[in-house]
Amino acid sequence: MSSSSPTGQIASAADIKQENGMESASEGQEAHREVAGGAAAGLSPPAPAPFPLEPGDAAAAAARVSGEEGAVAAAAGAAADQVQLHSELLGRHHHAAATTTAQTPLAFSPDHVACVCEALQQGGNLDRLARFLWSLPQSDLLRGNESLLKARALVAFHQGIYPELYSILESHSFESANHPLLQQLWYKARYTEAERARGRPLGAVDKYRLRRKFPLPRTIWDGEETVYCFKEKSRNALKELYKQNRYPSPAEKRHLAKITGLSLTQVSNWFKNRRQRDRNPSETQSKSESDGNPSTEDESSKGHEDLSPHPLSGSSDGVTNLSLSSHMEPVYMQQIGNTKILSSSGVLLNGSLVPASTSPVFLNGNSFIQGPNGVILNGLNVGNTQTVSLNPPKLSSNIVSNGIAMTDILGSTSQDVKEFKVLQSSAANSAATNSYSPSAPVSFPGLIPSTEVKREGIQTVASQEGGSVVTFTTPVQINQYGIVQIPNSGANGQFLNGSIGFSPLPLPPVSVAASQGNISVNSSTSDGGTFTSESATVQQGKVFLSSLAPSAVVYTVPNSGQTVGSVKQEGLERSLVFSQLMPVNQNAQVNANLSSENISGSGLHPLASSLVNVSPAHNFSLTPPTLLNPTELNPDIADSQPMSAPVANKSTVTSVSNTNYATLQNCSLITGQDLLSVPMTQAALGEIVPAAEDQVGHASPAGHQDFVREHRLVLQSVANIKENFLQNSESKAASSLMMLDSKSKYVLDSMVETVCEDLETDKKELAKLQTVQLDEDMQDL
DNA sequence: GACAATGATTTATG
DNA sequence: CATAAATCATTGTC
Repeated sequence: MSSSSPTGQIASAADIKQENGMESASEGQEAHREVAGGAAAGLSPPAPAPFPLEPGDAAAAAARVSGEEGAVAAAAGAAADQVQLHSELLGRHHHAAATTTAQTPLAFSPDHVACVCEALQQGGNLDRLARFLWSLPQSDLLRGNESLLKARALVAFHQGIYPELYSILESHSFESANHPLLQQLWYKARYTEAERARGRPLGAVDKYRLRRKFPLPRTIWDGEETVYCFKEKSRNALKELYKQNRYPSPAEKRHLAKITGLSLTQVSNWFKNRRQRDRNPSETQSKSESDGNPSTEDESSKGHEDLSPHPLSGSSDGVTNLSLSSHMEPVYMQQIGNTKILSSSGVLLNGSLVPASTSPVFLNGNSFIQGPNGVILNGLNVGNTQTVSLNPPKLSSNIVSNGIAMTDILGSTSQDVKEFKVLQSSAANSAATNSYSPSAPVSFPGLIPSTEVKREGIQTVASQEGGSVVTFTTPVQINQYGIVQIPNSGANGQFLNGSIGFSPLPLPPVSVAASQGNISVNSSTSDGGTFTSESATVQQGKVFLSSLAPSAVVYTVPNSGQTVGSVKQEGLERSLVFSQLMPVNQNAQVNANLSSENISGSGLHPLASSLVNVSPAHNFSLTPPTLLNPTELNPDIADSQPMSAPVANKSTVTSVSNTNYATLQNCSLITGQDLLSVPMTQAALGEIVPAAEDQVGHASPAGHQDFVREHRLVLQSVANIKENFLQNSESKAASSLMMLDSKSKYVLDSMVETVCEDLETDKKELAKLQTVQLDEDMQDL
């Protein structure tokens, strides 16, 4: 499986101009198609012309940036007004201007220059942009200015000075937000050069070969490998679900789209094609399928009677037994809502297929967080009473949970559902030994395949104050669909106080350490279980925790012992399933031991880090785990917005476990208008913020990046944290995730607000820019 | 350039 | 509107 730079999904040249506009071809398929049509649009390198600097340009542009009426008027006025404008601007931004003017005659601060560049780019006025750039002094201050570099690249492309374009693109590592545009420039320049040299238009194959010949420099490419335009991990995610269900429900498709970063259409097309090609092995596709995809090959050659269209969407409490393959381990599938429980040969970790033998921890399609002494699963802190040690190559045993996911226990060799006992645990007995262990692995052992969760020393599973405990002695696996697999778990389990407990069993006769762990699953109170028929069920000896994804969420009112409600989220995807959509940065993993104060002070500065793990350096006395009612988290949502109500904005998940961690997931999806400042007045779990799925789900490189998005992504760079959970190169996980200790909850709150403010500012600025640009355009006309 | 693999599209059907 | 089937277009390999 070779890799390549994202040669696909490159917007056409015609879109380059549009790139600066407002609309975006968000649909991956459109972008994909544009590859074909891209050349047709052609690039007409504009006639480069020496432009005498118009005195008013800079001022006008700056005025546009400033967006103030007076400034606009001044800019529109005569050159004499420039003096006033300059002084006005300088006075307004004296801090920046002061440093600037001290060294150079630069009239504007680098920020201003950047804004002017952006404004001119947005307006598509490359001639004017060229003049503006030409007028700028050779200032060191502007040397590393990305907006300026981008503008220079655009102008170089515009003027057909391709060597300079290449030089610019290769000399500076651009933000991912700028990648799509710059990638187009790169390719289009190559096309144009080749066309000129060849003297005839290029065909699609010619362009493709040029793309391969001139791969994108890493400065404008995140390095994420794609094959046939899809990232491998996305394809793995598709395959994984396909193995389970060839006919995913719309909700599942949306979920998958989010996970993979593909559009819903792409997901549907993929399943469509996959089914078709499975049906018609004669088309030579089955061969490759068998050859190249061992994880799914079996299905292709086996009968699919059992997989005939039987959409599971919306089905409730449906139990389906699937026998996908005579060779395969029988698959037992249970679906409640849209959550399926089954035993499969592999699990999916953040979109990456992981062999079952490694038993990775998978959190409902999303990131998995593991702290030094516990596991956070979709906002739930798990396993505070256990010590987690990392032994990568060994037999794995992973703690799995889905925040509110449903759990099923399966035998590894049969569909037999193991017997469990539902017991009532006494709150008094639930004296958890929650010693926070700072010395525990901080490098997210659970995020690594083949990790081992070892129980060390702690024999008694105790939850604090009614906290639920899941004890298991055998590997537990879970995938993104809320599947919990406990192979070889052939023994009794206990249902403790609304939670699940599996009594310790003789460890498998494996030399590996016992995979026994405790999962403090829920924060039920002493009242007992908090499961409802929808959120959790105990059926036929099977224990189901609450269903999580993608349709239902259960909130538990602390100390009430009752489930507040299961919330259907059909159509909204406001589940606790969140996926990383757009890898923004490298796969670096940063573990920072910071105090809350540090976090607060720095405002989560580790922009380049993929993951920020803030672990407290002290012990915590755990308070009872608590799941917050949406009302408690955000009365507005709970009161005025039924969870099922369509809300068009972005999803932000803030999960705060009461115990030690607060997790803020998908920070990249935070926007100014939609950002929810979560009052962390108490430990909370799984806050859900309305999501605008369509806007966040498309990370296609060809996705149109308009100015708005650009700004947004700049902000995302602060919060969009990508996590590489898997250490092997093949399984890369991308996730936006943060971990904070409980003390950071307020920090988190303030941080969110800060981001919100920034975004608000950004939006205002953008609005100004757009407004002024409009005026400018009108004036030009 | 041939050919296979794969994603996307079109058309027909229920 | 979802699906199947046929088909097209691009991507990837040789």
